[in-house]
Amino acid sequence: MDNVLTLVWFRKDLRLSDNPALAKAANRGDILPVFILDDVSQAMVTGASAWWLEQSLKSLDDSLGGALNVFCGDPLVIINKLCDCNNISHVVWNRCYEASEVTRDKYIKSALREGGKTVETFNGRLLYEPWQVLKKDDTPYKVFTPFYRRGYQGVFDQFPEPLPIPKRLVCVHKDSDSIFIDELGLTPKKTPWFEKLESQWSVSEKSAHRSLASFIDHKICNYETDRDFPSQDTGSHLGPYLHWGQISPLQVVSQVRRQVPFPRSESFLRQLVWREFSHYLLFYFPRIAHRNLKSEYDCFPWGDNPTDLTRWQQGQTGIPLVDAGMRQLWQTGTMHNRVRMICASFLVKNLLIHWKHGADWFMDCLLDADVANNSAGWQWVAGSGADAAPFFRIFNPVTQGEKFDAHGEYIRKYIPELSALPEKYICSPWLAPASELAVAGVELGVTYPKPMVDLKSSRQDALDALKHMKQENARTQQAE
DNA sequence: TGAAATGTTGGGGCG
DNA sequence: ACGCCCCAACATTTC
Repeated sequence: MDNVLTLVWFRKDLRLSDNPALAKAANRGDILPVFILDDVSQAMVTGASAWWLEQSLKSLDDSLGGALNVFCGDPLVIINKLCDCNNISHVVWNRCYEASEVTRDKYIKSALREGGKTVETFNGRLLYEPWQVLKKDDTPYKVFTPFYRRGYQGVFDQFPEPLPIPKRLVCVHKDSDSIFIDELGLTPKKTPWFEKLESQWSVSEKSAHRSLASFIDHKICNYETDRDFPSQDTGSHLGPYLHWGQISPLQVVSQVRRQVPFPRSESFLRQLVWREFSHYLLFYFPRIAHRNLKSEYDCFPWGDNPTDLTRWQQGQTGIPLVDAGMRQLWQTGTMHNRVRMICASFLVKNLLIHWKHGADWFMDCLLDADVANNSAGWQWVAGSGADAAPFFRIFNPVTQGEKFDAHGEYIRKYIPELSALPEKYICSPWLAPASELAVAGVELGVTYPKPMVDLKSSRQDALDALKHMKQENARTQQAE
């Protein structure tokens, strides 16, 4: 067999197994593995996510025997130079789907081809690519359920088997211009925050598979019923691994269907399809990252009160369940899914702050920060998305706490200053008699804030704002 | 993948 | 036994 050197451009597919681009290259001969931090990717890695990326790169570099070439700059210039210096005519990568990535990749692909290179790109990130799932009239789905039925429900056993790690994987010597991963400046300072993350997460392809295995062994069977209770650790923790591609969705599906009889696995796999749907929406409607998908929400009177925003970010709203969620986010780089909805609802509806501010904060703090999932999630809560929750569904964080954190375990864990309160008042300390507060060592406004808004009246304000928005829209429509 | 307001029903206490 | 009221438990409607 000929041995032809191929350049593999790694992006959000930082793994060796089930990596179609890598498999193709390895099949042709030796490989030159490359990671490039460019303007497009840099704009998308902030905060916690940058820390994860740095760990991912180190782990990938290890798996490649230290051969990963790392650069910072313009990918076209760098790839061209690498091709020239190493006499490479073949470049491969796995596709990304965010608008700026698509634009960049299209440009680079055509430029490389004009320069006489062969470029091949693959799907290593989604079960189906966006253009593979369309309605009968060839337009994209905007509603989850029909999307789910069309391509996924009941046919999880029809996806192909994921690719193994290439049997022969030989990297050429490292390019002399390659910099060290640390030099990318992803985590400029060794802060206590990063150290905290380090103690909680192991970032590698192996760890991703360990997480999946443990989830399948212990949690997936009761996922549907348990997943709503934030005090229990019922999640798969696969979010950040999926984002950076330490594991592929195809590998998840394959492993799940091998070990879990179908009806039991449905509710989890459905979540994986929400991830697909988010990527799909972002591909067809790139504006969801920044603007309301439903334009009638453009005149919703959302504000950006910086003081309120800060209190929300810091978990000092005085509403225990919201504060617990926001503190979990800050301390762990993740937040329980139901609590995400509750915290988001509180910001957008009770505080009337634009979802974009919440989305930005989540992008900064979440280890699984992902533009597709994040913007789809926020627009879902805000009511402005494609298949969104109606705006008038306003979560009551007290009721939600009583339903899903009945003993207050989750709240106590993240708000130690309330931990001695009896469960009757843990979700609403402002209703506790002074004597109970005193016994628990709580002084409202001192040891823990008073609620920054009244839940009942702020809810009414939100509904009034919605009414206002509808009137505005009716008026402009009439004017047209 | 809500919550509150409003409507309906039915059991039990009571005169 | 009967009507009446109260109210909890659901059900329906509305935002």
